[in-house]
Amino acid sequence: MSLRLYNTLTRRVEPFVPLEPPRVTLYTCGPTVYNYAHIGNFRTFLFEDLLRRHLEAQGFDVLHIMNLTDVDDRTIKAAAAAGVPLAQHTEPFVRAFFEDRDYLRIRPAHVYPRATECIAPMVELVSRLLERGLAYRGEDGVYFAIGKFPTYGCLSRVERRELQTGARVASDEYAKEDARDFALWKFADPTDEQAGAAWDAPFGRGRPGWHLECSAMALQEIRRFGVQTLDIHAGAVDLIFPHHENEIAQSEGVTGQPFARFWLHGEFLQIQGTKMSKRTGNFLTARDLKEEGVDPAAFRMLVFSTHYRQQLNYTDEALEAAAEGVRRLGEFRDRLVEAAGAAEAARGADAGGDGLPPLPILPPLPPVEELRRSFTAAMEDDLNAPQALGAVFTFVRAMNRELDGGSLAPVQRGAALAVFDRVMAVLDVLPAVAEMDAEFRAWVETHLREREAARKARDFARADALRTELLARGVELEDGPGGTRWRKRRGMEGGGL
RNA sequence: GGCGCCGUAGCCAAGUGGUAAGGCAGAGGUCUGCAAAACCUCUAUUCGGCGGUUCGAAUCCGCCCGGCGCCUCCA
Repeated sequence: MSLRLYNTLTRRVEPFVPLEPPRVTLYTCGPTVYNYAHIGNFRTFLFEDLLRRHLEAQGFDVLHIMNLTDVDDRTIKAAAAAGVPLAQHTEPFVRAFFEDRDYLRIRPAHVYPRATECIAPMVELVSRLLERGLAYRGEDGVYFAIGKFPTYGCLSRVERRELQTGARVASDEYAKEDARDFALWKFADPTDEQAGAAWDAPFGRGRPGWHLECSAMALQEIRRFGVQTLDIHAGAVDLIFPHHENEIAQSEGVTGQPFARFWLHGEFLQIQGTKMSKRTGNFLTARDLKEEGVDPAAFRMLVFSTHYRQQLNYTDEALEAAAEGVRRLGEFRDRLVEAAGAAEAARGADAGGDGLPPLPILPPLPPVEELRRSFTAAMEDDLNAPQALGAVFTFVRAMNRELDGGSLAPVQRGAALAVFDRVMAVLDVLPAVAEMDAEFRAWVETHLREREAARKARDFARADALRTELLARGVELEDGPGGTRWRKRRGMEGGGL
């Protein structure tokens, strides 16, 4: 069994084999930095994060490229309206994007090419297309002539596209030879100049069209390997047409090679059953979640609970359910660590490390072997994360049962922890550690000692009062045979007494 | 009008020809001073509806009902 992925190009699930194993070149369409990215954007980025992590867990050597669109109609308009240079407007949103990415535990791409820093390769691409007769100069820009590119439409399968009757045939398209042609380069207008969004080019001063940057940057980044074909190009479904279709035309028009071998598209996230819309206020940003104290692991869990090719309806109830699952996993791991000996297994240790499981003195536990097998099988089946999660929870219940029985040998517990951590390295859905200062910690310890004394004296009223007081500050207790364990609930302030 | 997706328990959600994973919520129980956590048991004779194909269908086909997306710069 090996990885199989749904390829939009063929509309089939196919075995994934990179061009030159173990290297995988992965290009994912990044954000347009005109505003804060919303949770729909992040659903897509999370799906890509899962893909990346799974590939790496399988031993692939991934080069992950994600572009930043820092020049387009919206960024220019906003910069011009604010009377500031383009870069000054976009920079805060770039920083915000990286912060949100880190908050959601999305692994950074290896490179983040920015459109404004890749003008030269874009100009080069347009020149080549003009030379080949695939592009032409119009009145307001350079256009790609799709009529000259016979395979146009192969990705979206809308060959000989019929324009919707009476719609979208805007009056400003007079400059095109064919209404379906798309802009490669837009000649500079006063607004562009004002925002500093204009560059000289042999075919006329202007700025790149949206689709151009992805082709130029992707080809530029993989040139180091001497190839002109990406292994995987991913994005959300709305990009299939026209964005990715146009990228194919631009790139293959120049290279004559397939632009990408696998095209992966994630479905939309919806809120309250409908598409997010800024107009109706029906949208959320990652920062909104952060401000509400949402554990990033809960959001990841929510996202991975639905297959990436299914629409996901975001609701508060679903997020709470996901948060409960996350809590359960964290609880389980804490138990396992305690049982396995806390020293070498502190939270956050590199879960992908090797050397485990150690000497098989005892036969491997069936649940451990089962998780190893079923998790991988689920993920290899077109990243079936919901099914993989099912395998994880089945493992958790079985292992909790073993832990309750108390008859596990240390080596078995270590093996269980190793496998569990390996799985978590892919999903990364363990609860965030609640932040608290030393003062708070001391306050908790004092109360715990006091409660312990009260319990010894069988003054349960006093003990329960202390427990209530602790709970009010988000501290939950668990009395066990080995003493009282406590845990800080996330999202409740844990300092400044 | 064209292309496409979806409808599985109170909620979320896998499963796409062989007799319904998993999570959340709920009920009862074990453990506990009481809790909490964990575990055990229970909770869809049934997969939007109606037909058809088949030894066998949630899974394939047809029709209908309901929801959603894309169709030029929106992840």
